[in-house]
Amino acid sequence: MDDEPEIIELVEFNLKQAGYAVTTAADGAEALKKVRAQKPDLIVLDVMLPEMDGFEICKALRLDAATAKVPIIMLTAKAAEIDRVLGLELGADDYLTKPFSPRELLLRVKKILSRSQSEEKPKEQLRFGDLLIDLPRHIVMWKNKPIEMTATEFKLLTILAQRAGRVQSRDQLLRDVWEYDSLIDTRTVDTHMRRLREKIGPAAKHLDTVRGVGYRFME
Amino acid sequence: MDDEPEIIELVEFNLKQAGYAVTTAADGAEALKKVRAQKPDLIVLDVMLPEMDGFEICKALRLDAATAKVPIIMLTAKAAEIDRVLGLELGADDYLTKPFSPRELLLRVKKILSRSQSEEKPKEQLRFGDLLIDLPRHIVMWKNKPIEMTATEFKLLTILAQRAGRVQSRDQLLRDVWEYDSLIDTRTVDTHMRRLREKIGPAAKHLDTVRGVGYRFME
DNA sequence: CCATTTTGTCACCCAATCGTCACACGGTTG
DNA sequence: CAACCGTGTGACGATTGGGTGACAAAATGG
Repeated sequence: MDDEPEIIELVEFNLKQAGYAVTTAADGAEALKKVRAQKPDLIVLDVMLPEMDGFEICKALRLDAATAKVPIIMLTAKAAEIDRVLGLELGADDYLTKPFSPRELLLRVKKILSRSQSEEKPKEQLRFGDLLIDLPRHIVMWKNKPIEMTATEFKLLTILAQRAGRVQSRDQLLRDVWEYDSLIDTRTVDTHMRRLREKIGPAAKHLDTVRGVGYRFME
Repeated sequence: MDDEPEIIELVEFNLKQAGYAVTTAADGAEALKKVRAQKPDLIVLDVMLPEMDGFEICKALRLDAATAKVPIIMLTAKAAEIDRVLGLELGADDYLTKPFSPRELLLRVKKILSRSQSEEKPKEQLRFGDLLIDLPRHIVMWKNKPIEMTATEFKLLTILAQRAGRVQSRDQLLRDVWEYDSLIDTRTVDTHMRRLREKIGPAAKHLDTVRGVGYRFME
């Protein structure tokens, strides 16, 4: 969101080139509305805007619990503003002074995004309806009843469940479950899938075979 | 403590705003002195300092028993230094790369402090049915009858019981019970598990073997 | 210094688990 | 419809992982 069309376009073009989904807004009111509606991963905000300026918007975003945690990169003209921008009052996450290079913009964006992503820890439990997979306990439950299975079966199920919805080829499964560039026959995967299906009984409905491609865990 | 007045002020201002009591130091020697005198809950330490650099200070703090356990957040300019900072050699608790936003700083501070506070003092007694493990007395009881066991067995049992439910691999157990990156054969764990099981008799039902993974204490 | 306890390693054994194969089955293709 | 391909299935031999007993080194304690 920005008041100068050129800058807005510059930012939009470069971020899209880099593979990010971008939405733009022409003024503060529109920006606030769109942020609330779309919950973006990151906001690039120019200080200079018609009506409400960037500072106002920033404050408003921080006050609303729904948007308080969305990272903000401020575009500012004056180095003198930096302290205020990054300070508590505004609480932006980073800033760029104009003029800035696209490379710089991308660097900041990347850094911020990787930062907030790396803070999520991998889940310890996976739940799909009546099926519960507890990784640290190494236990699988169906309707609160434990299901016995071997270490390999457990790992196979875990890998599939962690990538629920996505098909995994036999080769991928061999790499990820068996872990070495396996000398193992891909048909071995079939056998383990069979044993897994037998053991988890009714929960086997989650385990799809995708003919000619591989296997998939469906929620 | 920091060499750039702006950064020092930025950190100080924001932490005070957030309600923390802050003391600053201009160089390494002053920092060390103040830390020893005031025993702070947390240290924010810049790598770039006059005289002694942040790495030196960090090491010095870790070596002194009085300050070894104070959490440290390092401010560093280079991502390349991160490994070293967080690694064994220095043992910082977290880091921030410049430029960072105050919001980010506060997040880290909050996280570290809540960690060390909520780190409820490890329980002095663990009870599972008829089994009682008394840490400070170094005694294990089964139905109020003491069970003799060696130091290693006691520690093994303790570690497993403190993580009841969670599977511990042999390697983990070696690290946590034997404490050094052990030159010890992982099968040694088996032998100690056997001896432990023999001694605690009926309570051995708590000690599960998870084939291909490790051992687990079940409640 | 010696006796005793504790500890780490090893070799052996058995059952659980694994990888492979041959065959069966069902859908697809020509 | 027949040949083919990919997957399910049952069986089997090979491998592995962990329990166990024995033993020697190391630590402890008098």
